[in-house]
Order: sequence, then structure tokens, then C-alpha cells
Amino acid sequence: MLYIVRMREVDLRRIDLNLLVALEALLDEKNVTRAAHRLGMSQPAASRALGRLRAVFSDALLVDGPGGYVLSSRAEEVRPMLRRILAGVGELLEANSFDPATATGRIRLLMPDLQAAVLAPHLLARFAREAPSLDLDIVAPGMNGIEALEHGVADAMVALIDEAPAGIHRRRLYDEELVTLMRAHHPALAGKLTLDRFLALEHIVVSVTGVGPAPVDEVLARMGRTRRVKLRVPNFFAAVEIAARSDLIMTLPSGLARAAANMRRFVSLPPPLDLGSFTMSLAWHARQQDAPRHIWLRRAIVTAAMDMSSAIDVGR
Amino acid sequence: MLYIVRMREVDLRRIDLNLLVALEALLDEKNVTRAAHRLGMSQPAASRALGRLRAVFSDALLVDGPGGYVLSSRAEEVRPMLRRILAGVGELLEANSFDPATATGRIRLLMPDLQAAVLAPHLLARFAREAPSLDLDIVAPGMNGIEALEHGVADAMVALIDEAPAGIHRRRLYDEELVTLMRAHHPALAGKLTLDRFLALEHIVVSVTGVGPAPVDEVLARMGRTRRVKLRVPNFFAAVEIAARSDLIMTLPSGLARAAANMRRFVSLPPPLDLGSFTMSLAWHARQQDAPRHIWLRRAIVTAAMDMSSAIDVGR
DNA sequence: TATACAGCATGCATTGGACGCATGGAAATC
DNA sequence: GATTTCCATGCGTCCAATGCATGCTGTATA
Repeated sequence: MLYIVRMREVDLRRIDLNLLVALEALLDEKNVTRAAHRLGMSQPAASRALGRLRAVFSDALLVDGPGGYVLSSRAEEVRPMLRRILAGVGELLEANSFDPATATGRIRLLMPDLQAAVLAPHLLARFAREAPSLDLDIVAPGMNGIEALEHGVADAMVALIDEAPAGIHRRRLYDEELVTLMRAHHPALAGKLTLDRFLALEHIVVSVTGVGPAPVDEVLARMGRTRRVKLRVPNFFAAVEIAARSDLIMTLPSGLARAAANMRRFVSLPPPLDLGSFTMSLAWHARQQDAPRHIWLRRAIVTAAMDMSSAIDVGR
Repeated sequence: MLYIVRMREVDLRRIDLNLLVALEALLDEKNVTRAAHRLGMSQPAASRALGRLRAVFSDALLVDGPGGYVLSSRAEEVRPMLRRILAGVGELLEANSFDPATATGRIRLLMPDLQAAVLAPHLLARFAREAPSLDLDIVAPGMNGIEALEHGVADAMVALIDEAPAGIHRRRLYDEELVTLMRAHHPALAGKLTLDRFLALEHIVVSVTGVGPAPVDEVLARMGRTRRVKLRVPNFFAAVEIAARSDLIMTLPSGLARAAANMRRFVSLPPPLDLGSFTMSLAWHARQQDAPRHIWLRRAIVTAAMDMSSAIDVGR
């Protein structure tokens, strides 16, 4: 039968490991008074520490010799090991730092299509500027975004998150609405855009990954209605060029729609059905809360979202 | 640009190194109450130790997850380093001599299933005779036996070792072949045991841990062939009893097979496929080369292997 | 839904052991 | 012999870690 108690642990619980720091000073200095000074304690305290070390090691460690103390054989034997151990402890306790400028590796970020289309350029720009050797992998979250965070498959997720489950942290990034976009002289602008007229028109859907239904179609499905998706393209700019030269219309996040509207070739209208408004948030696992690499990532994403908003606002 | 300032001596005087022992228990157990018990202290004391460790590391170390605490990224990073450090401290403090008769603690030895089945009884007998208070934990090596040695997770390993990497010492123990065993009046003995007839028969596999494929199946897989493993049992003697009363056959290390053949209820045959021959070696980390405890262990294992060979030879 | 249980964190009182001051003995130097 | 340096020890103080007690939170079960 297995017993969990291990010899090493039993011993170490009874040993004052802080004595090892004193031991190093004593063996280096070969003089209790100087070692005390180096340790920032009084000479009697250092003397007693030596006494305790002598008990622990069952060895004198420092013995009288010409000109004062010299190291015992055991002390000579122990000294290099002691150095290595304390060096190891130093590394263990070393400030946990992260330098984006030199960091390598890959960040895996979950984000829906349309949000990626508008936020990714800003995030990539920030990566290029601050973390040139850090790679970014943006993936549609699918059904299991939270699980991906929990299993460490993904580093963070940008999504509509109503409630973060236990162990998942969340921060609001920006609010989002859907708007309908059509070319400036579209025939449908001659009258009010009713739902029936909206559904009679032909639509472009922008889908970077081609995965999952567009939010509009989800709402329409709940109403028992459908629209004609004439075209589905992975590239926002392709969609813009096609819509500018046709009667196809697009329903997009307001941020993205505003970027297109700035081109003066488009008119932006509220959709003729309540698609609601939603908050895009950043989610990550609690495990990574204090990791410097992750702190930098979160700041980069938050800043990219702000860059995105201000870039659009300035252009208006 | 970040600079890592390493003022180890200044830092370590202010750090309670005794916390490192608590840290190991907490990270192993992922449960404050159990860690407390293991450390021989109350749960509140362990909780406060965790609090102090969180301050020292500026990291939560243990975070809420499904089913309780999980390790933070920082904790995962720190854990192997911590193990090495505490192992080093253990060695530092170890008595310059080792008396097996009074020694306590646990030896962790990596060894594959079938080798364990035949060597372990001899080793345990030696432990009972010479080191009655020293416990032995035999574990299947898995993929990372060498790493386990390097990280101090295991004390030694018995395995097929082609080349020992830097820092790992090796010593030959014994040579091993696989043979096929079947009951004395098995119908298959009426003719020559061809590979096809071998594969048509039903097989017992002895697997102490139930981990990993049997060597026969690995060779067969490379040939694009499979056999019918009718039964997989963890206990060699159960296998013997079943095989003695059925048409199931076993392919085992020759040492083990010979022990069963001595029972006169079995016939031992060469397998109808070249399973090769291999040398079992003992491997250990250079760090432990001169440690008296480890010297004794190595001698015990080598002697147990010789006991194993001579016990089988005498019985023939 | 209510109850029971497990686990973690914190308030409070206690105390053991490390600390510094003071001192004296031993050894070395002048 | 006097002086200085170093080490070890007596004594009193104090503080940080400890355990008991407790309450909150989350999970499982009836």
C-alpha cells in the first residue's frame, strides 16, 4: 500500500531552511562577526545560528585554524551544493518579468468573425510595434470558448459574455450595435426601409471563417422569417466593393459599418428589426490573472479596442 | 527594456525559506486542508502560509477551478524548480553516512511492468531484510523516465536504455528475451507454432499498471499484424492460474516465463516472430552518484537482479 | 428547496524561539 | 602586562507563527 509521507518532507519540515542563508555567509566569511554584519544581525545571533547549523549538520563546519576559523571537510563538501541551492532559490523567487520586445511564441485568441475584422488590424499593428516576434492566432470561438480557456487551449477570448463562470475573469471592451449599410444611391432609399422591403432585398454576409450563422439570421429565425443571402464573403473590403457597385446590402457591427460609411459611398440605416445591442468583453482564465505575459496581452487587446474606437471617431 | 536585478543575498535574508516546504505540499495536494495534514499543521496555518507565499510570489499560485484549486501558470512554472531545490536541500542535509537498518522514507523506482513483476519480489525481500523502514514505490516510467530522473521525481530507473544522456549514469543489470508460454497439454503443441497459429490463439497480457502497450503488440503493429488479447491482468500469478486452465497463452520476459515453467504446468517456446533481445539497465542522475543512500539503493537493485537470476537458475 | 458537508480564510489569544544587549573567556598582538 | 579581536553564553524582550473558533461559499444530496 502506498504511503504519501516521504522522508524528505518529514526532514525539511523540522529544519529551519533560513539557516542556509546564514551558512553561506559564515562559510564565505569564515568569521562570525563579519558574517553577522553581512546578514544584518548581531554577532551573538550569528554565533547562535552557527550553533544551530552545527547541530543540524552534526559537524563543526568552522574550526579553529591559523588566523581564525577554517572550513571543516564537511563544510568544504557542502559549500558548492549550498551555492547551487541558494542560486536556485534566487531564480525561483526572481521577479516574474515579461519583455514583449524579445518575447517569442504564439498567442491564441478567440474572437467572432466580424469583431475580428475590425479589431484585428489594430491588434496586429500593436503586436508589430511592441512584440514583433510574438505570433497571433485568431480563431472563431465556436461553442466551446469557455472550455478552451479552462483547458488552456486559448489564451483569451473576445465575445459577448453574459456571465463569466467560476474561474473565468471578464472585462468589458466596447458596445456594439448592428446597422444596415447600402450604397449611396440605392433604390431602396426612395422610401422607408420596412422589414418586408429589407427581406426582399439581397444581402451580403461578411464571414472571415465561414463558420456559424450571422446574428441577423439568428434573430430572423426566431421570428420565423428569412432573408436572401446572395453572397457570403470572407473579406470586408471585397464586400464593400461589391455593395458599392450593386443593390446588395449589408448588416454589420456599427464600428465596421461606420468605417465603410466614411468612404461616402454608403448610407447607414438602423435595421428594420430589433437586433438589440451588445457588449463585447474580454475573457480569460483566472490562472493567468497575474502572469506578466498575459497582463501585457490583456492590455494590448484593451488598447487595440480603444484604438479601434478612436480611429473610427476621428474619421467621422 | 527590462533588467533582471538579482540581489540574491539581500532578498533571501528577508524571505522565509521554510515556506518552500509548504509550497510543495500545497502544489502537490491542490487542497489547503490536505496540505496542512501533510505538513503536520492546522488548516488555518496552512492557509496563512499560502497567503504569505502569494505575497512572496505576487501570484495566486492556486486558483479556483472545477473540483477545487488548480495551479496558476506561475505555479506550474515554478513547481519543477521547487522540486529540484528541495531535493538538493535534502541531499545537503543527508547524513554523510547511510544506515539502511534505521533509514526511513520512500524510494521511487521507475520500472516497466513485466520487469517489475519478476524483479520486485527480490528487491522487496532485500528491503525487508536490510531496510525495513524504507518504503519502495515502483512506477511505470512512461515516456519521460529520463526527465523524471533529471527532475528528481524518481530515484532510479530500470529500463532498456540505449544511450544515457549527459548527467545520467547507467549500469547493465541483465539481458532479457521474450518467450511464449502455454499450458503443458495445449492443443497448439501438436504442431509447430507459426506466426499465423500464434495470432489465431487468444493471449493473456500481464500488466501491473495497465499502462502502455505490450512489447509484442508494438512489434506486431510494425508488421501490420495484431493478436487477440483476450485478457489483461495486473497479477502474474492470476495469469498463471488462468493460463494453466485454459488455452490462453502468454508471451513474457524469459525470467518470468522460466519461473512459471518451473511449475511444470507450462511449456516455454520461442515466439514465432523476432522480438529481439534486450539489456535491462539501471539509470540514475549524476547528482546522486556519491549520496550514500543512493549507493546503497544501487547496490540493492544490482543484488536483487543477481538474486533473481540465481533463484531461477537454481530452480531449473 | 433545504440541509449537510467540505474547504478556505480570518479574528483572537497564546507562546516558543530568535533576537540584541551585556558580558566574560580565549587567543593574538604589541 | 595591556589591549584588541573574536566567539560563546546569560538574560530579558518581543513578535510572528500557531491553533482554536468561527463564518462564508460552493457543492452534493434528499
